[in-house]
Amino acid sequence: MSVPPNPHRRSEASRRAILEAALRLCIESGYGQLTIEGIAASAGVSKKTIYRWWPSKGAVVLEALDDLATTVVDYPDTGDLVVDLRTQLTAVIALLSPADRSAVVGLIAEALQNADLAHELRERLIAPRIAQFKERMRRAQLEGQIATDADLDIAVDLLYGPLYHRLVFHLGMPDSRQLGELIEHALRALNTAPRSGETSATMPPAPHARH
Amino acid sequence: MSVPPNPHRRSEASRRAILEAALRLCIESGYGQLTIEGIAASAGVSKKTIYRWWPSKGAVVLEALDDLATTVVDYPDTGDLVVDLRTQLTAVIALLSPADRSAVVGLIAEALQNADLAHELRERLIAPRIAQFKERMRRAQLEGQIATDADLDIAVDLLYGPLYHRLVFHLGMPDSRQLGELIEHALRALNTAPRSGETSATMPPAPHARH
Amino acid sequence: MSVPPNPHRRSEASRRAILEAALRLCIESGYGQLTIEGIAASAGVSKKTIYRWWPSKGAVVLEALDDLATTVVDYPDTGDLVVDLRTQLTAVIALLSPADRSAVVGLIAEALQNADLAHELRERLIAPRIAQFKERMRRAQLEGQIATDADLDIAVDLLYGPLYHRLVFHLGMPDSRQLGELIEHALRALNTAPRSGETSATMPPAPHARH
Amino acid sequence: MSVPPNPHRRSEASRRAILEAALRLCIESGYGQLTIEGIAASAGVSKKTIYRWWPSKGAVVLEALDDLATTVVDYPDTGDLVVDLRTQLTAVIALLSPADRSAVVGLIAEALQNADLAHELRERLIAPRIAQFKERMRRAQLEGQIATDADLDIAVDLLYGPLYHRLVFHLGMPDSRQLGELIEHALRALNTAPRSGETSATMPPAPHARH
DNA sequence: AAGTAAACGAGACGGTACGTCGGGTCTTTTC
DNA sequence: GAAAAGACCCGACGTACCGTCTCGTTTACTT
Repeated sequence: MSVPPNPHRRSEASRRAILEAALRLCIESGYGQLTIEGIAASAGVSKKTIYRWWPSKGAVVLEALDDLATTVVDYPDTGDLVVDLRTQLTAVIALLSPADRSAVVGLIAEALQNADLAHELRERLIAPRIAQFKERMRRAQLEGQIATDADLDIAVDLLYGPLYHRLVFHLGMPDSRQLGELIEHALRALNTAPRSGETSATMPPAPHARH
Repeated sequence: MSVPPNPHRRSEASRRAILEAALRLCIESGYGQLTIEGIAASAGVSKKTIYRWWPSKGAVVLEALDDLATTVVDYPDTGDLVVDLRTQLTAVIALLSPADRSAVVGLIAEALQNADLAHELRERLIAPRIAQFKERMRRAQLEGQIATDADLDIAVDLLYGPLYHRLVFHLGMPDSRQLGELIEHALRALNTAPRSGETSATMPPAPHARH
Repeated sequence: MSVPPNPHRRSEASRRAILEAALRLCIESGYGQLTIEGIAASAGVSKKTIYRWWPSKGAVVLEALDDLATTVVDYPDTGDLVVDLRTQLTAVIALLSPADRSAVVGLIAEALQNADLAHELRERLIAPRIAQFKERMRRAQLEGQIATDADLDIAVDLLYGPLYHRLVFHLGMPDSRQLGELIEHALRALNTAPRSGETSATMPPAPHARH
Repeated sequence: MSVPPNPHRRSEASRRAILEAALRLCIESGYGQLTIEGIAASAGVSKKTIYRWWPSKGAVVLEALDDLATTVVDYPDTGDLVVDLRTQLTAVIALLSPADRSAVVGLIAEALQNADLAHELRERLIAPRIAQFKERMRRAQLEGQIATDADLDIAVDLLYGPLYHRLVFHLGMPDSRQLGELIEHALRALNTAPRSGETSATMPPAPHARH
């Protein structure tokens, strides 16, 4: 239907102004107060220009975050996996706090109701980071820090899942001690997994509990 | 200034009509399309009546879900913990699917941006279910199915966390096999936890060193 | 349909409180800001009680004014017609000023759009005063101050009309000098009218104007 | 704060549709039933567009009437003043009848409670017509039909005043005979006025003393 | 004096319209 | 030909009063 505009003629200045305004307003007043009108006014840009290049305010914020993130370094690798996980999880927690000012949380909220945005969010921001995480875990496997056959998808679930459960229900982000225990539990679960083939559909032996 | 209305005079018929209309519309068109005007029209009720008793459309949906849930039974207890967890987690997954039609997901999205609603959501819907879950787990401890000193808060994190991480980033809900592995890993992590006092800040025993 | 309430059981205290509140609010904030809800709240009375006895807020204000007016004396009669007219017209002007605070002006505004109220207004407030005016004029005729065959309906038009023309278009109420000239012109018109029978459809001789 | 909109960009089509809808609805159902929402719906226009250009529904109707009136001709001048006055007064009466359907009456009612609207009404609709009337009277003075020193402000009072007194109290508009007598009385009052300097503060000459 | 029917205060209710906000589209003008 | 400026239609917002309608609670007339 609508012919996509020619990207060659795009004004880089406008693009930057829009992304910066979006982030600034988001931090100042929270994602919920963010409006296309507000971004346009604050960036000295016409609403049309925003609509020409982005499908929604979520897409603008996503791109703004993506721009920030491209400059971000790789997953930390000090050689000590526990330390690196703790560093990285702490960084994620920082991005999600405080919930009512965090651009990422706003994006998550909108993505929950907007499948297109969710797709973009996953592909551009999340998937690359999950890949980095798995790479780091694979290095840990090579170095014998975790089992070579540990299921890395489950590692993602166990390590990152708790943050989002706590986020969506405002259960409070884990403090340092809780974070340590989470990491410990997750790694132990990965390391004590039965060898492939011997999957027990029911229960692993409870090593200590009986009598 | 604004006096809270007198609950004795409240019309139960209107209350019911509103909650039913809210749920119906939510299922029909998705939480994102839900409006106070739409609920009022569909319930044959004036907007004022909704605003008189609820602070936001999220609060209406929350109460509607709460009403549904009060009739809901306890946490399943067949005696087999793994079976019960699987049953319960499957039920939760059903409540969250499909994401763009689920009232719960809509509520979560709004709660992410609305602290008051988040508070209500946690206290009225989530906390009671977490308590039920912990009770079930405690019974399992008494019956020797899991370690008596297993940390039940971490159990919540490990078992429920993954669902919400997958939900918010549209990573796909776990299928039956994945669910089994998640439960297995979580329980193993809880059962292999070091005895209190012997917390190792660094690493669980290497998997191969187990026997 | 609706049975009219029994006036014997009517609460005089409520009636008074309502009328006083109506007048007070009208003076404080203007007729335009007046609401049934406001009157009820201010009078410490239920809305139902107002609706039981009056059909509209205009009717309330009308009765309030009527109550005031019953205590008012007759048309002035000092023996000097011009003085009395000036006194009376000045009083009317006072009742209509300032336009945005005057209860009478508010009533007039509402009556313009509400035929029932207009009828009540005319019958209860205006007609009696017109009758008093005509009585006074008839006495003046008997005393030879104005022509015995002067048309008193036209006297009403000429003396009171100008006030309302000026009122509705905010042309400014006549000051003392203008008032004197208006009275003079009106009386002269009445006194110089051709005797009955000699009505000239066109023009009276212009006594002075020619050359 | 609120920047006035740029008139150059204004949509003439919307303006016309709004004014026409306003007049149409006013005639169909009366000014009292007129609402901004109704005008917007009937004109196929957004409420915002109305609020952007007019401060109140009265202002819309006023402009609609003004638009009509700009095409209206001058005060009639057949050479016979009495005929012309009768023609003009009859036209005014037509504009004010029936009171509950007349846009002008609705406007008057609102202007009584809204000083801004009253100001606009006077300046844009009434003052020009009063000026035209005075011009016609001045021509009559030049032609010797009325006294050269007749007070034209008082002429306005005597000729137009009665209509509005009768209007606001629903006393009934003058019929043809009454109209003739009013005109006759008014002209006689103007023509018999004492010469400047000989103002009698008290009484006009008694009628019988005339010749 | 007790019984009872009404008018009463309180205020919730279904409505209608208010005036505002932001979304997304469109046109006009400028660079 | 992209961009700024911003008017436009649209739909929902949350509020204010409307006039109606229960609720208990006085109040004042029966009996």
